[in-house]
Amino acid sequence: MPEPAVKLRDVARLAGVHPATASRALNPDTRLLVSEDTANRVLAAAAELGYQPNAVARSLRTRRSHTIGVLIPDLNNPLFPPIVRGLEDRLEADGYVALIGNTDGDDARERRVFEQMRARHVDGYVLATAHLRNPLLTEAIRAGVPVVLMNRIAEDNSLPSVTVDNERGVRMAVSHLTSLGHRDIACIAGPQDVSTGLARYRGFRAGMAAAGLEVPAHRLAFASAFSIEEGYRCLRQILAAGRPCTAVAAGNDMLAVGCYLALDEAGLSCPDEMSVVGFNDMPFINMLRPPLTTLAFSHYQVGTQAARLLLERLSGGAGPAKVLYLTPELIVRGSTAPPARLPSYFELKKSGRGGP
Amino acid sequence: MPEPAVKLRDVARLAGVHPATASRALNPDTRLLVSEDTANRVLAAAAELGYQPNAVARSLRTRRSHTIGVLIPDLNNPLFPPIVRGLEDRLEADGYVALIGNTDGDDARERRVFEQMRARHVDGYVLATAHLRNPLLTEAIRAGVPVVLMNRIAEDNSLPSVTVDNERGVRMAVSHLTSLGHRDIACIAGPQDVSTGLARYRGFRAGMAAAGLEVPAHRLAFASAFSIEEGYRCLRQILAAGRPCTAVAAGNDMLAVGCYLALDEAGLSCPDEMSVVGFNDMPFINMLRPPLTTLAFSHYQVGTQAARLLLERLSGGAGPAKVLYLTPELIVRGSTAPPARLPSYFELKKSGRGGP
DNA sequence: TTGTAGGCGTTATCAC
DNA sequence: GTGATAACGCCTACAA
Repeated sequence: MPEPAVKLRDVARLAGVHPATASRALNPDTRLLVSEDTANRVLAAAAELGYQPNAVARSLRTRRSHTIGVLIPDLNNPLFPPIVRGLEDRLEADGYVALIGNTDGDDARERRVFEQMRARHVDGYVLATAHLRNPLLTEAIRAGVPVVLMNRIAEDNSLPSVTVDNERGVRMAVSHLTSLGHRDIACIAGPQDVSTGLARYRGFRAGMAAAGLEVPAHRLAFASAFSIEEGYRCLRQILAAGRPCTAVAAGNDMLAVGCYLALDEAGLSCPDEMSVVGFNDMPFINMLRPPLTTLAFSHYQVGTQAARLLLERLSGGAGPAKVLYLTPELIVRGSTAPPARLPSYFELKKSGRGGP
Repeated sequence: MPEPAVKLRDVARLAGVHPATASRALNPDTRLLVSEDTANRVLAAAAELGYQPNAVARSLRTRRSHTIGVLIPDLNNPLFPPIVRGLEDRLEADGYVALIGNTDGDDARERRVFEQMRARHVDGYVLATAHLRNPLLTEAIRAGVPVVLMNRIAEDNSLPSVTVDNERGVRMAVSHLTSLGHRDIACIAGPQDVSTGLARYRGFRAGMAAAGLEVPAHRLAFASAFSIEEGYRCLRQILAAGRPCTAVAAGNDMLAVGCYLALDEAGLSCPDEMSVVGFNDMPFINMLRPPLTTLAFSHYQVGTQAARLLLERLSGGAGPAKVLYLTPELIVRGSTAPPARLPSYFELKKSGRGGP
């Protein structure tokens, strides 16, 4: 036998006032419209009855759902849980809740989830999935719903966004490798239609150029997704070219993990025969053998800052879109070392003595 | 300039019918009340205008929010993302969305999140946090809101639940270890106030008893949480007792990872000097060195089944609570091996020749 | 088969 | 400062 919920009416009756007055007393913004005495009576009555405002009715009236739609590629990517936690924790502080939608990188699914959220009248969106050109963006904006980008930026910086300084991060990675003595450095770049993939690739080229090093095509591979499988495929491809390299900069940690698999398969040891550097400092990546050298930043903070930017918009903040860049930090672990003096895998292979 | 949303009224006008008729035509359950011809006209009009029913208004009227509250300890625990994905995917198929709340094992926070969800009129709860005795349970039930337990069971099996067969799993683990030749097996048990921790500990005792082995107190430690830190602390404690053991069964993979750290610190190699077995087969646990032997089950399926159980209740299904046990599968990887013939760490230590 | 009317619980806009 | 009233968008007896 479910207990009947207590409503505003009941509180008002107990306090001996009209529901409208009770509403005013209960709402922080309008409390000053009501005499302190009445306000206290109402508050007391509400407390006594354990009154909880009906958020649904309130939403219908105020046209604000206090709900945010969050689109991410896949919660299973360890990068996202901490980001989502940051987002939720910050939103909660302002009475908002997040609706999480996974798109699996599938446009159709993304659209479905987006519509689903629109039907639920979310007050804003946080998108971690945006391709550089994404119809959803223009659509949301046309509907007057605030949008913040996370881990992504818009081509023209027209949207509030939070991201790590990807370009700078990869330059740091390259500089780390060159200072160890590496000159033949391969690159596994992420998808070039998302800003992260693009910026990191640009950082790689810039870092190499600054060191006066070439980037021959056979040391370059483009992953079609930030996945372990693609990392594996790409490094295999580079190894198959049969030209020597002593280090590889991966577009993110998942790709780097794929590199580990390819190296295992090829019988190459990391870091002795091949250094690997990733990006993101994903949870648990420090537990691998060898622990991965990578670029760290506060994932949690990406979430909290994105929430902050959105809340700013929701409370009427206008003005040009802010684009926040977090500073990456190079975490040197066991996957990078000076290049071996020994004849490299590739030379052994040429002389027919080794390799798979 | 936000576009005005299109409402039922607009669809009705375009189709030349009354809003009530349009409502009936649009709602699958009532479509048969309307002539096929009108229904088609309405559907066409809705499509043309891109009509999306206002979920908020609908909720207020029908008193169903099509929203489910999901309480988990922490999304950062890699066990949960796949479970949550399963849950969300299954719920989505029936038009429900999940509100995820992290409790961080904190009762006050759990209550806050729970109330927050109640205010939003969630239609049901899925709890992965429930302690054996939890006031929230009785409260939700009294309010007439369906509850399903996930990865947990109620003391008296009074609530629908989905869980892996924990006891059986640990018995399998122990049997694996004994068949390798281990006899001196330590146990790091999880918290005993959650069903998971309790059932696995029971499984351990049952497995040992079946093998005719003793469980001396110095080979037993109770973790206060399923965390890496606690796993580390507990194995240190067991090692400090200075009595030989050749294998350890950890209450879950996080605890097992903590064991890895303690072993590293003690200069003990796994599996040569100490076998370790976990529970859960968490994502990425197979990438550790050595890859962890553990008990696997489909996390995703825990989510989908919990969703199924809840949806059953929501659509009026009554009857006794179903308790679903998934079958665990032992995944033998590199962290377990026969006990070394060599003098063990402990003996070396006693004779003063080794150890940290 | 379709139209009418009322209400879900709250808040905004009037009066007083 | 407080009360009355209407409306948010939809659904559903009930009437026709």
